[in-house]
Amino acid sequence: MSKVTIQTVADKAGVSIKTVSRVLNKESAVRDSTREKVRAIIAELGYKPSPAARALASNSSKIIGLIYDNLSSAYVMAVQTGVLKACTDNGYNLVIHPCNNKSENLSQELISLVQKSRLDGLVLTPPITDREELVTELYDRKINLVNIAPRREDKNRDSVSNNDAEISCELIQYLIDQGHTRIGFISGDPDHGAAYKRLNGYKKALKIAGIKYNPSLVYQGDFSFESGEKAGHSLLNLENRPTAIFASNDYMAAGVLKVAHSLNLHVPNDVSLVGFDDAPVSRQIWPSLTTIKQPVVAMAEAATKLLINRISDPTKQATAITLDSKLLLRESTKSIKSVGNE
Amino acid sequence: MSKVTIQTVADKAGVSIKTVSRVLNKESAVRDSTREKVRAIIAELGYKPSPAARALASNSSKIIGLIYDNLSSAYVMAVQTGVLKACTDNGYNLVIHPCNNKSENLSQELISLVQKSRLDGLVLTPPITDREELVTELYDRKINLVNIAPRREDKNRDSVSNNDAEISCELIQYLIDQGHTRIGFISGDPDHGAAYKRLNGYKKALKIAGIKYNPSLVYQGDFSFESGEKAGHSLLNLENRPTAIFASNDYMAAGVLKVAHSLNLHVPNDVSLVGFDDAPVSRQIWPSLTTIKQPVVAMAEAATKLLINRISDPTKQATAITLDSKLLLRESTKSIKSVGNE
DNA sequence: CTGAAAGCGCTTACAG
DNA sequence: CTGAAAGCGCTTACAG
Repeated sequence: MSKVTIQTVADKAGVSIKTVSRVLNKESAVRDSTREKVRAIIAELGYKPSPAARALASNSSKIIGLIYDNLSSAYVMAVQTGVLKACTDNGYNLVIHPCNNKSENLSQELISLVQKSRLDGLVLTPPITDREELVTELYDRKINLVNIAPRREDKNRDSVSNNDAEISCELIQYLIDQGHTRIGFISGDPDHGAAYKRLNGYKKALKIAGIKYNPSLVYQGDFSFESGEKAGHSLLNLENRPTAIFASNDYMAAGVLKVAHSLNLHVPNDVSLVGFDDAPVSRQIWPSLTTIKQPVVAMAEAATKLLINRISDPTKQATAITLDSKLLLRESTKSIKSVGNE
Repeated sequence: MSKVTIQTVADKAGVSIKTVSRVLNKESAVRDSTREKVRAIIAELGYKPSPAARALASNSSKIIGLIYDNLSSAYVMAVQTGVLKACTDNGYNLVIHPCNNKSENLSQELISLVQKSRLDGLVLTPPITDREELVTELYDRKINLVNIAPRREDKNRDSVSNNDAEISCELIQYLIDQGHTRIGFISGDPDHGAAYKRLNGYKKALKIAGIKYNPSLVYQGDFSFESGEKAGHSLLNLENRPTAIFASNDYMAAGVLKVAHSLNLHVPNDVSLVGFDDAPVSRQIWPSLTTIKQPVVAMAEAATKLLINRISDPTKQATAITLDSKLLLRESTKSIKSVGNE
C-alpha cells in the first residue's frame, strides 16, 4: 500500500488537487457532482489529509492547549472530556498541559508552549484563570484564550461560568428551611474564585434569613482533605457547635466526616454535612454526601467551542456563558425542626 | 516581530540551513565552534523549529497516543503524568484518547486515529492491553506499541508490569500473620489482567499457609464501588463471616466499608479490610484503608521510554520491565491473635 | 465552478 | 565538517 496523498485522489477523480482541497475544507464553490465524486474516491482510498502539510501551508496547527493545576483528578478528567468532545467535533487536536499555578514564570512557560507547539489557542481552568497578570499578558501576546469559571467576568473575554454563588445561597437556604441556624462554613483555596463565590452565597443566604454572620463558624480551608479535617476539629469541638456544616468541596467534607466519626458524632443526626462538586468520594463514603454538581463537562465543551470560534474570527465580540449547577440531596443532611410541628 | 525560521538563523550565523538543522537534531558532524555559534543565535532569536515542517519533511510526527478506558480518574491522571514526563524529556507530544474497551470496532478506531493524526506509536493501558485480537492487529499493521501491565508478558512485545500477584500474596500472608484465616476476597473486572493476578496471589498465600481455598469467601466484583457494596452484603452477612476482606481495589473496599457501617460492624475491630491502589478515597474514608500502592507514574514513564526507543529503532529486541508495588499499612487492619500470646 | 504556480519550513540524499 | 538541491503534502493568492 503506497502512500495516498491529495495528488492520488486528484488523479483518480480526474480533477486538480485544488478541487480536492476545496472538498476537504468544505468550501462552497464546488459543483455537487464533483464534490460527490471526490468524496467517494476519498472514502475508497481511505485518504486522510496530512496534518503536518496542512499546518505548514495554512500556518495554523489546529491544536489547542488545555492548561490546568487542580488537585481533583475527577475534575480534570471531566474538563478533558468536555474539551476533547469539542475538539473532535471541530477537527482540532488537544495538547494537555498540567502546570503549577504557584510557579512565578508560568506565563513565560505558557507562551513558550504556544510558540513551540504552534498552538492556536488555550483553554484556561481555575485557578489559573484568576492569575490576572498572566491572563493579561497572554492576551497582550494575541494568544487566543477562553476562561473557565473566572472569578470576575470580563466583557472583553470569552468565558464559561457556573452559578456558584447562587447555588450556594440556595443550599444554605435549604438548610435554613430544615431548621438550621448555626451553620458552619469551610472556605476553599483563596486562589480560586470559586472559594469567594461560595462564601458569598453563604453570606447572602444568612442575610436574607436575618441570621447574623458569625466569623467563629467560618474556617479557612484550601480544598484539601487535610484542611477539612482541621476545620472539622475546630468546628465540631466548638462549645456551641454548628448543627450543619457546608464545606466548599467534597474532599473537605470528607475530612469533616472523618473527624465526626472519631468524635463519635453521627452525621446527620448530630450534625448535617454538605459538600460541593459531586466528587466520586461523595458517593463512596458513609453517609453519602449531599452536594452540588457543577456541569463541568458541558462547561468545558462550551468553553472550547467559544475558543474555536474565536480562532476562526479573532475579532468577534466576546461571549460569557453561565451554566447552572444543581443540588443533590443525599444522606448527610437532615431536618432538625421539632417533631410534631410539621 | 517577523517570523524567525531556520533561514533567519542560518543567515545570521553565516552558515547554511543544513548546518542549523544539524545542530537542531544533535547530529555529531558539526564543528564545536559552529555548533556554539548557531546555538547562541537560536537562543538570541528565540527560534523554535516548526513541528509541522519537521513532520512533513521527516515523515514522523513526534506524537504518540495514550489509549485508556479506566474508571479511576486518579489512575488515568497518574498515567498521563508519567507519559507526559517521558514525552517532554524526549521532544514528543502527546495525544490522549479515552475510549470504550467494550467497543467492537475499537481496533479500527485506533488504526484510524494513528493514520489520521500520524501517530508514531501508542501507549496501551489496561484493560485494552488485554484485548489480544486488537493488540495483534495493531502489531500486524506495524504500529509501534508498548503495553502497560498486560496480563501475560510476551517476549516479542515491550511492556511494563508490576508485581500484582506477588504483592497480593504478601498482603494475604501479612493478614495470616495477624491471625486471620477466614479471609474474604473480592475480585475485579475479569477484563483486567490485574483481577487474575490478585486472585492468584490470594490463592497462593492460602496454599503456602495450608489454608483451604473456600469459594464461598470469594466474590466476583468489577472494580466499582457498587460491586463492592454487593460483595460486602454477601460476605458480611455470611453466617460465619470472614475476619478480614481483601478487595481488589479501593473503590470496592470503600463499598464494603459502607456496608459494614450500615450493619454496625466496626472496621477493623469486627472485620479487617484491605484495598488496592492507594486511590485518594483510601485516605478520605474512615478508617483509612490499608492498601497497596502501584508505581503508576514510574510505570507509565518507563513504558513511554520503551516506546520512544522502539520508534527510533523498530527492530530492536523487546523489553519487559517489572516495577514493584508496596504495601501501605493504615487503620483498617488489625491483629486478631489472642491477647497474651504475643 | 475549476486549475496552475508558488511557497510554507523543514529534512533527506547526495556531493565534496 | 559543510552545503546546494529536491521534495515532503498541503493551502494561498491569483487567474479564468
